[in-house]
Amino acid sequence: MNSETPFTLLSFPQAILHVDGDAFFAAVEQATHPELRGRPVVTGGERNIITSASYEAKAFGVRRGVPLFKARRMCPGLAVREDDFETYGIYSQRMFAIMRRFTPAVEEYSIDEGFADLSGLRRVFRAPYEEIARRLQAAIRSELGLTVSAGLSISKSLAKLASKFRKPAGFTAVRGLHIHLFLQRISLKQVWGFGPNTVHLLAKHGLRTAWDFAARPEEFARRLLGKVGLEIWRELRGEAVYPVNPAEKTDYATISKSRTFFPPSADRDFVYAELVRNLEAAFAKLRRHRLRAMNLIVLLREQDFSEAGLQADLNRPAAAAQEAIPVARMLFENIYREGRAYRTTSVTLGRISAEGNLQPDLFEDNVRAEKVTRVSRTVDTLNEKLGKGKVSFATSLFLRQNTPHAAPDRSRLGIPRLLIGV
DNA sequence: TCTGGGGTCCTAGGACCC
DNA sequence: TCTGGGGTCCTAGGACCC
Repeated sequence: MNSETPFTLLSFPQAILHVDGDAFFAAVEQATHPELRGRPVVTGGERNIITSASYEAKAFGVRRGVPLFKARRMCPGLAVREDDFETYGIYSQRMFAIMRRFTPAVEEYSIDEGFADLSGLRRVFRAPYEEIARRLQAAIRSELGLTVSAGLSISKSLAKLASKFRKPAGFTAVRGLHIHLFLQRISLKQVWGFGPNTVHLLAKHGLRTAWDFAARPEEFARRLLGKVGLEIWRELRGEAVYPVNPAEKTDYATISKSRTFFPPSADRDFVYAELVRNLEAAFAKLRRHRLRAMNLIVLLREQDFSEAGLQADLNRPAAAAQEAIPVARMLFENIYREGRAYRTTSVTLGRISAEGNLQPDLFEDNVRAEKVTRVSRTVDTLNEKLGKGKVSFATSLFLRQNTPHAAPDRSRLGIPRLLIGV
């Protein structure tokens, strides 16, 4: 490949489809509540943050990031729904099931986005790739009652840009020969993997569009942006560097829990209690997935957003917060600075492995660890029955008895949050 | 997006070894 | 004890994504 005639003459040497839910959370609310159809709807509202806005609401300028009270002013008659991640997850699974009827090569990229590798299916469906993609898109609309936008091209990066090109309910196909025409209309900040820092750096070199970047020599991409930059450069030029990965995601490299409280606090006991609360929540999630962790990172963020963290290994793979408490305490004491006001604590569990069997009870410590884990499981069961966070350590119980700050409502512990860019 | 929560991957540099 | 060169492993931190 050189930059004069860079592209394959085949229209689709491989065919990768990207499917992207339109205002997914709000659309699910409209699909499950007929009275909301055609009306402006937002989801979220916790801490005044909007997580998703329907296209009817977007018409009024309401979108993610707009404070709720402002949104209500901008858009009279706005319907506000609390996030219902369970239902969104069910619709997500239905969407992927429909995609899998066309090919097993489906990657669940996030709750509302996925890739499908359609390569080689023209003969099976006796139809061009564009037609197969449109059928898939239509099946989702008619069976789920919500729309997705779709992009078809020859690499994942191009397919993702294509699906965003026309929204909602749009379809865009980018053939190899048309890549340069397409990328000339795409700004750098839209490119998957280019964040503000990279865009800024490239702008200093006079680059503005995705094509400006893709048309530079390979060496330019590699020198300036390293491995990832080179991969993106290739993807944009139509080389499928990233494969569609249908492996289902069950494993975690890390599990973390963090929470921001308001107002910021310089109360040592309060901040520590917040930390323990996160520790409990992180281990509960770990147990839910039948995993153990051997590494712990503690991070504190101050009022001015500066942060400090430390990490340490545990003696053995642990599934119970009790086993990690002494280490957490030690890390906390090394980070915490008297007189500083903190706004967030965060716990990350790492070096995660499957639960499996520990070495049979050769060591007294293992016996104790197993007992502690059993106790935690009992607590999990109780919390399932009584509601999240009803049973917890005395340390974090402090949060409920002695609340120096007006705790926000969702301090009712461990309410899962998930935000999706729209 | 004046800043919420949960993730992944890459890289530079230090420690340690031969 | 100093000097060279090269390899591996680990860690902290940056950047990005939804």
